Amino acid sequence: MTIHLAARPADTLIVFDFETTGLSPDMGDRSIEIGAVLIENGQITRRFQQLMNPGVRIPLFIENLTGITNRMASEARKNAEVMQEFFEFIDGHNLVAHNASFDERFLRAEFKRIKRSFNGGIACSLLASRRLFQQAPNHQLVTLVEYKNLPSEGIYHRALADAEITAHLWLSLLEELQTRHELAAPSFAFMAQLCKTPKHQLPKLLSAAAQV
DNA sequence: TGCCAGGCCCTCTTTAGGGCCTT
Repeated sequence: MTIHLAARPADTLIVFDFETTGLSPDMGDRSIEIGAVLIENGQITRRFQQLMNPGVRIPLFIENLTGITNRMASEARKNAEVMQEFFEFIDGHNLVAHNASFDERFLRAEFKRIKRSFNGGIACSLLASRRLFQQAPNHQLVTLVEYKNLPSEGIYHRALADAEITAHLWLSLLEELQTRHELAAPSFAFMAQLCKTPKHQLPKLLSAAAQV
């Protein structure tokens, strides 16, 4: 698989999270909230959060899960307008999400509707956590907050809150590589490679990187 | 109203099945 990396500093990226009406854009599900943070030099320097009005009904299960009601969505701006703003917020940066394959499907589906496309790299904090935090009870975001004592307001299933937690998780993963595996400032390209490296090949990847 | 997907990853595997994750 070819990874197309955006022309940005390796330590500068955007962590994002969608709240949606369900699990599959191919089945008609839509985004109802986008949250994102920009990480620069190990710090969150910008934040983005917007509710969206997708024009479809939000299931009761999702209302209860997220606290985002049909009334809230109906009073929000249309998806197209918000997603155009988010496209501009991304501004060519590489992206990170927890279980990124899920958020990437919604990102591409929403961008396709406004005739935009994302050509940067997307890395996954879930896949990286499974490799670097193998002793964690599981790799749900809520579990990893407790396992790694990550900063959290105790809010879950809201886009900005989950994006901020994922950002702290990502920084924790980078710290793990730097302290335990003695890698100097792992690049985004290295993290993307780590995400797709089979577990049994991890020691080889890490030892090779440590010698660079 | 109720339901839906898909990629990863392990194993009792690879001509497969099922749990984990995301909403």
